[in-house]
Amino acid sequence: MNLKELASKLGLSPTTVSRALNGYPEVNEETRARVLAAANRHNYRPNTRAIRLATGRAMAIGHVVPVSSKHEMVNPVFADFIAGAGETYLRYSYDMVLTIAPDEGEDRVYRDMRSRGIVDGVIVHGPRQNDPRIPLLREIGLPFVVHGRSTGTEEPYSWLDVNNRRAFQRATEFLLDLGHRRIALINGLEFMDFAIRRRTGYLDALASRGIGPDAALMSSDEMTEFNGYRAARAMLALPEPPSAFLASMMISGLGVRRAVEEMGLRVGRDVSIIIHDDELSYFRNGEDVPIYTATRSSVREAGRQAAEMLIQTISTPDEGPLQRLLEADLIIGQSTGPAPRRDGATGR
Amino acid sequence: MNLKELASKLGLSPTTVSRALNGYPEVNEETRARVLAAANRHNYRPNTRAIRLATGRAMAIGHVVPVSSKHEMVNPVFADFIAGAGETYLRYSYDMVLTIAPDEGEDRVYRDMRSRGIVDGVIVHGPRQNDPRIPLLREIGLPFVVHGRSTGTEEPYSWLDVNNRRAFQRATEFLLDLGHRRIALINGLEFMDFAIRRRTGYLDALASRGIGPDAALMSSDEMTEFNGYRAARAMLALPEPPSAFLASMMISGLGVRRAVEEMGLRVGRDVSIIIHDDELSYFRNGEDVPIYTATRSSVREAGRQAAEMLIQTISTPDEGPLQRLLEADLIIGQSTGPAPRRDGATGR
DNA sequence: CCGCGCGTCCAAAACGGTTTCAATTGCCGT
DNA sequence: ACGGCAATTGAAACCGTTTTGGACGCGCGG
Repeated sequence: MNLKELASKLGLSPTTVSRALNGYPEVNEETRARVLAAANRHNYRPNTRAIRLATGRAMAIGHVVPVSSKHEMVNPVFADFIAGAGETYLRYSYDMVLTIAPDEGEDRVYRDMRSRGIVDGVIVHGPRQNDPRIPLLREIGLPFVVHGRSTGTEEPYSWLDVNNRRAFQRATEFLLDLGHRRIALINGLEFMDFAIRRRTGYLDALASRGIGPDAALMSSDEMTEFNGYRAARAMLALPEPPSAFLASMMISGLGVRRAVEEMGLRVGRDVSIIIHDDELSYFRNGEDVPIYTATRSSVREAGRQAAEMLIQTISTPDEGPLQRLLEADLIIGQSTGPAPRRDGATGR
Repeated sequence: MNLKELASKLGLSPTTVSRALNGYPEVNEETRARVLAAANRHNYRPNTRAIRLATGRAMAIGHVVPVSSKHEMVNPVFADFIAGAGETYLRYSYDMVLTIAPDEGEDRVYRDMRSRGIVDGVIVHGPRQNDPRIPLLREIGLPFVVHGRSTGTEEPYSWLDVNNRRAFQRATEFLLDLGHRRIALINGLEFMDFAIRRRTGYLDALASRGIGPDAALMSSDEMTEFNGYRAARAMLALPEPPSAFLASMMISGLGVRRAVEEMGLRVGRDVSIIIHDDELSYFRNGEDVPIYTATRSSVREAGRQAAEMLIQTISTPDEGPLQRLLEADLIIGQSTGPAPRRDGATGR
């Protein structure tokens, strides 16, 4: 059932039927009702391909992820973000098109998307320092919203981010207040912008108490369970091991825990752990009582909001860029406690 | 730059240019070369919206996931499967459109996809017993490939699955051979087809050694770290605790490990664990030496292959359904060992 | 009574490709 | 010289919508 058929069944022109369905004011309310009823009865669905050609809009948003997992992309965070964004698209009846980009030619992918007219805008995932995608997208004129920010990019652009610096600063201060002095950071790859910001927050907090950075207590890698385990294991074997860990992700935190317990130490008593909790659906931080003390911010909610921002950017292209900074909560769980007494150092 | 402009620039008709670009045989090779060169020079990209309308094909595959995470969908397995499928789409230049379906009206989503002509086929994720989506899709005539199978569905349909029954049967036998007699199963939700099959394999292996099912040793829930932890914890507190666990997913396995170590027991010595390893990019099972003994099958590869099967189904609609059963490897890691001696029971 | 604006509706032209059908040319065999 | 056929090209229809530019009738003010 297409528009023409429906129209002739009603004894109307396609024009009028189209207008009636799309809520244009110049059609008689009575005819509109008739049209609506008929459309419903024959359950007419306009052909999206035709709409897209006629209107020039794709009614779709693109998400591009690099093939190789080295880019922190094919990960649970991404899945939950997508789920959140998808909820928004559902409400606004946009489609989401996901593209895997070959590692080298990522810019070709964006250019093609633009010229083939497949999407109206894109979400930029996993921004890095001076991310080249931002000037590129601006140049080709494809609307976008960045999930995160890109340090070093001068021109303003639309983004939605968590205040990573502040979150990690607060977490570090919390540990310092508990008397910890040797605090380790298990970070993500530090060409990723969020990882840079988290490290900055961590270092700032230490510095404000007169503690300098110690490279041996800072690791930076893909945030897998295994890498968390390995890094923690190595640090715990140091002559002066850390009494507390800051892990950039729930999953690394699991690895840290494994290392701690494997050495016969007890989490929350001998060693404290704070994680960043993205509230991933598959990694709930306990039920009512949180297992880990954590900086918490729902990435699914971030997905919802980023998608909304993008849709708004698309519909009002002349407005300036939209920017939104979410604050993370610091929630207290069972994985932290006062620093254990050690020779020369006392808890306060 | 569109076709008409390019054609007039070349002094040719749109027809010929179109044919030249699409490799039709009836165009002079010399002109084809000219056209190709010009297209390249002006980097002409045909407008996808127009192609889709003209050809009636969407050149896109749909993946539908329910909103609520209760359905085992927004999970790392899904993310990796998608990544694999996306690689295939890239090669065949298909697009992937991801749709979040509201919990109630999932069938409306499929019907709409069909009548709006947005995709040429869909991958069915997370099939259950007698999954209603299979007859639905057949009815509306939308090509599909199921990732997994649906017990109870009579008519043949296309699917790609791992031999879950066999995998869990072998894993259970392996534990039995090590002398374990109290073996626990930490399964996924048992309305999911894969979970049913895994339990069957587990029970078959036990039965073949004359061991009956013990409900206290079988749990079935969403496969999160916390649920794995909770179930294992409860089982280890039984008067006759299990000496071995079979976990349906890497993540549950992490929870089991946490419970085991929290009770002061040692994995691989006091308690054995076998997991199912989907080779998730974010949960590598160790580097060279696997941490967990595991039944292993790459879900990313499954995604690649399922996508290929679907594309083939679409291009040759009259062929019968395609079916492919992948076998899982049983790999030996550090998490299993002979059953510890206990009163009355001896390892063999 | 005329002209004008308003409320409704429609025919036809986009949108940017593909595909059908027909036309032109040159060559071959007879 | 001519019919036939292959090779190459093009004009126009088509895909299913939206949108532009009227058309028509009616009531109303002048």
